[in-house]
Amino acid sequence: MSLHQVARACKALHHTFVDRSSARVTLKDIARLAGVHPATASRALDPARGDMLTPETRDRVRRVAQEAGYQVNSFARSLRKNSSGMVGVVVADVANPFLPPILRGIEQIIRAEQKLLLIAETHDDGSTLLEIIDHFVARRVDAVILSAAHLGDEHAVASLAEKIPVVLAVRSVGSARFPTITHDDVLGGQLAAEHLVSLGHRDLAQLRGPMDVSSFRGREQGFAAVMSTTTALERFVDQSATAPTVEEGRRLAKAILDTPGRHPTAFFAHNDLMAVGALEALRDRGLTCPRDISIVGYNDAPLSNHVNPPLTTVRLPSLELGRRVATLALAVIAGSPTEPTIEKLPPELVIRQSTAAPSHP
Amino acid sequence: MSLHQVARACKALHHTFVDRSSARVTLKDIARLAGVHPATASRALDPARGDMLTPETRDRVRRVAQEAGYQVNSFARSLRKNSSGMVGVVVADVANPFLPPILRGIEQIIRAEQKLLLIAETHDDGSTLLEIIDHFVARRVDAVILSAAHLGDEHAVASLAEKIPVVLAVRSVGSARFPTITHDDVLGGQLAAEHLVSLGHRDLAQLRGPMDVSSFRGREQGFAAVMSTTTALERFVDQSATAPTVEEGRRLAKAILDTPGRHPTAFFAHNDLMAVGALEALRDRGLTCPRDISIVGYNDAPLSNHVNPPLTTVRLPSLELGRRVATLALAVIAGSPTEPTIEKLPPELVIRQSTAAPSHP
DNA sequence: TTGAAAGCGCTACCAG
DNA sequence: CTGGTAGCGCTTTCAA
Repeated sequence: MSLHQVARACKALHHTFVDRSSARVTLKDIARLAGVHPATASRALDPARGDMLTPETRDRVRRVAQEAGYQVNSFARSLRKNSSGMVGVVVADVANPFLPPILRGIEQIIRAEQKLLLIAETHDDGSTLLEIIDHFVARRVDAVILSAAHLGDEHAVASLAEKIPVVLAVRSVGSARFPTITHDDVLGGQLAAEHLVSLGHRDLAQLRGPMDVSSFRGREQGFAAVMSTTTALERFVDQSATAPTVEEGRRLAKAILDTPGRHPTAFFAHNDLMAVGALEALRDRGLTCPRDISIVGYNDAPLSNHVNPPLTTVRLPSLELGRRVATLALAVIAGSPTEPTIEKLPPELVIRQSTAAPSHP
Repeated sequence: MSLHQVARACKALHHTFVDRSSARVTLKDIARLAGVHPATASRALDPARGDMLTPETRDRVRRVAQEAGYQVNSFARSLRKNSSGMVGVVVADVANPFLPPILRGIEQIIRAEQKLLLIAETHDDGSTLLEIIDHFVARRVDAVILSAAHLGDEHAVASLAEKIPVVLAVRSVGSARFPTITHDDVLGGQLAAEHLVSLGHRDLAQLRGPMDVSSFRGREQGFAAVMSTTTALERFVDQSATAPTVEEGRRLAKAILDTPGRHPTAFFAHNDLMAVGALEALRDRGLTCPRDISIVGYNDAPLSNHVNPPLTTVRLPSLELGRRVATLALAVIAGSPTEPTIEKLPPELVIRQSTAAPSHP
């Protein structure tokens, strides 16, 4: 096979090769085609200022632009207006099943405003967060929705907030210095505790998520608050999960079950994945849920009603949270007076089959 | 309370109010501070061209920039370079549990290149796809990774590909006109069928996902291909799911179970959520899995090993797919010869407890 | 109502 | 190796 033939074969293979170097249609082109000045064309194409023109001119320009397939060059526009039309969202972990409804809520609102979403993931790593913030600042996003804050991040957030409007979602930084919308995790923890106590449990333990995250901290406190007002006893557990995963839930539960003496009759896992891990730990020891130990999860994750047994859990209004936080972000962008307050959305207890009265009271 | 007092109260409330209007440091500022021409400063700050300068000048500029907290204005840079440094990802549905590993894989590669990810969701709606494409084109993303294609979208993709490099992920458009990386769904369907047949099943049915999506179509064909080479019989089912959800799986399974006569002894659900729906349908009729009916799922979704019974399923190398597809996108951006081929990643059968030999052979 | 001109901040090119 | 110059495509004064 000659070189020539090879070349031909290659070319045939690449029959979809396209030349993308063709210059695109610019505003000037449209102006020329419509016989007006670029400035006029610009006005005609801006819905907000289209009525400064003769309807006639305006429509002509628009028609021409339409036919020519004109699209603004967003770089030029952004450079001029110094605003990108993008909203940055920072999450800890896309794989966390409680995120999608939040993202969807945010997206619904943001897209309705013709803005675009820039999503980045920190993996709960502080230096990654800093990097992402840098990127967002460099790209001049109109606002940042931050749902990956840790309790120590106040300083980083403050320095970001100097440059870009910031709204905190899901997790607060502790103080109420920034506009924040979270779930009411203290209430969530209370709900879980009250449910278990009213079932008759007197010896309970928490499987705690990372304690440097406000949402887990809130759950812990709500739960503990109820404990302290009843005759029930919360087991002292000195560990908490490094990440809210199945593995960590299993590890924590195992540690408790390995402790000599009677084990608690109920667990409050700080999320459903950890609850599932606890379920595994029980099974490993031949224990049954809820007969031997009751378990309450958190989040009402997608398949939590299909695990064995279906999980009693705390359901969060995440879609609503996403919508509100996006709306708030838009308000902040628009420069409306932003009171730096924390708004808390109430969760709801969903009782299924992983909780029951203790069998050895 | 006087107006004045109100104003003061308000001000106190807004103590975190910040003035973000302060002009930012520009390249010109840095140049002046370092006593060089802006063009020189530009070179000094570009790692690729930094060695055109005296190390001395370069370092001085860099130090000044560092101290002044200089950040390039990405609009200006993009306008000049006509490239945004962003990669757009189009997905059907962020909530789909098989997506996170793919997104993570993509992100790993893309972030290593200092590019940013723009993520948008179609909800499997054609006009939304068009809108998103428009946005991406307007924003001049460097490339688009499209994992939400339908079998009819060839035209839309082609017109996008004229303007921006496109890489197809997960779902092909049918033909191999574009560089594409998918899972090998035909093989996946085969694996499921062979497993069931070797267990002794002779009367099987598929719970099909949307048939205008290549990945479901592939599963169907792989499964059917095995059926036709054995004595096993595939039930004719004229419906397929409108979306691969628990509800649709339940509906489809119910329709089959409602058909008079003996029911099949095994289902192949086109994904795990549908398999869980089928599980519900069985339970509704007092049937047990796998005793009465075996079920194979698809995807190995997060909690599928924790449902009751744990699901036999097909596991996909999604992280790897994400990484490859991102690498491919980068190659296409770099203008490397892109053979428009389909690459298929092999899945793996995971046998758990939702499948067993039929009890009434 | 429309046109002219300026400039957003950066980089590519050409001279020196 | 460095400086000057021009211009990316758009919007926004200001004048007419």
